[in-house]
Amino acid sequence: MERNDYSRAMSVYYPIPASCWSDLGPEEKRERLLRTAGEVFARDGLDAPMPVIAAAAGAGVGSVYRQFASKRELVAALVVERLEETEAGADAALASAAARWQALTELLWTIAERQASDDVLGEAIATVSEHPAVQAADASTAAALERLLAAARAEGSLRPDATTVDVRLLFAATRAARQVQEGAWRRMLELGIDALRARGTSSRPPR
Amino acid sequence: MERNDYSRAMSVYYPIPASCWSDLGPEEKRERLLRTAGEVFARDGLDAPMPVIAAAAGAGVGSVYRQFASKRELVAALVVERLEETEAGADAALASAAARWQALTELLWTIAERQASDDVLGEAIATVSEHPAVQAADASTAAALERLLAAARAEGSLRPDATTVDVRLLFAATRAARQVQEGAWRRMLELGIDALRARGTSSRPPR
DNA sequence: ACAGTAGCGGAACGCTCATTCCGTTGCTCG
DNA sequence: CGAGCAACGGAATGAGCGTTCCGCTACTGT
Repeated sequence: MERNDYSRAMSVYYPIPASCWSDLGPEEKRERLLRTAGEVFARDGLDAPMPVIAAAAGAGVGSVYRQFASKRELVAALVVERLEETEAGADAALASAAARWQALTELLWTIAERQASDDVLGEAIATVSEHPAVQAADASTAAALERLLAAARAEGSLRPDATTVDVRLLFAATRAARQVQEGAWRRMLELGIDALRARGTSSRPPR
Repeated sequence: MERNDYSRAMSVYYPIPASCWSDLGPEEKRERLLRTAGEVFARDGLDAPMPVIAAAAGAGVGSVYRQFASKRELVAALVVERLEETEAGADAALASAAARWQALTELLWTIAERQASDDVLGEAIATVSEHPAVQAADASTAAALERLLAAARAEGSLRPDATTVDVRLLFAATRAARQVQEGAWRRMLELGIDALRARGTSSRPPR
């Protein structure tokens, strides 16, 4: 009966922004948009319509498009932000006093935990992987991870043939685990970390 | 300049069905549709428009809807088919003369290989997981897998706490691996099988 | 106080589907 | 041979969504 406005999607409760959109500075607008978009995407998936995101941020679509040229740009910005957080985490882990292996596993748990509650990277990263800014952030993040891995390898705690690709695989896997069962990402991560730990044997494809 | 027909999507080459659609029996129609849909989905993703699937099968949309009430039903039928193949594979593995562990790993490699080249289950299963027929097939498949796992456990080659959920996780993981890197599913599977092998230690979440 | 303007929000546009509908085709039976 | 019917295929319909556009608001500077 309801006509095609976004009332259904909007009917779910979103904390209404306290301050009026137009009272914000340019940087604040961008940040609010990014944060809100992250929440909406996490809740409704990447398909969430722009008008819903705009409304959740207390703005009109026009205002959103004044900050981001397209939905794709918005998603890319979000992805870059998350990648940078990951990179910062990797740097911090490397700088920490703890054993490399422990710093590494703690980082993995932290990131996976965050992914589990607020996953944008999941579908998003595939959508915008061509985007220059994303590729740059991605490369930079990989480099930071590699430094951490190298340290753990040197320590002898990491499986010698482990690479940053394995870490990405692990994140992809924990993400995918959500489709199998709520909370299964924990088990997945346990198994994955287990597999990354230094040890003698390695399975090979049969034949 | 081309107007909005499906010419772009259809321009990619699809082997044109040799026999005329109307010459087929009802069962053949269904099978052809299922097979074609699988190919198209594998190539273009689950978003492939119904008219494209219809054309690839050498039929009109109307004829497709005469076999499957909706796209959802078509996808569900496809998923059920794949699940049944998996189940058959598990049964065969259990019946084989080989050691349980080897039969299990070979099954895993076989299924993952197939997934890699022709993945429908990936996004599809999430879309139709509510579908009764899918749930039934899914439960049945899980049971068959569990029988195989039990045998491997009894043999002592499987990590004692491994369950069918772990196997699903592994499939979800190899599927997700594709997003990380072409061919990375092999590495993922190696790591996963490694993690499932019987052994003493197990990692725990820190703190 | 007032013309000028930067920024706002959301209606309207154009496009892509899933799904429906119906004129057409070709076979069957009387 | 012709009416009746089952199945066909693809045009037409309806809905959702990204993006654009424009009338309106609320300041700014003179």
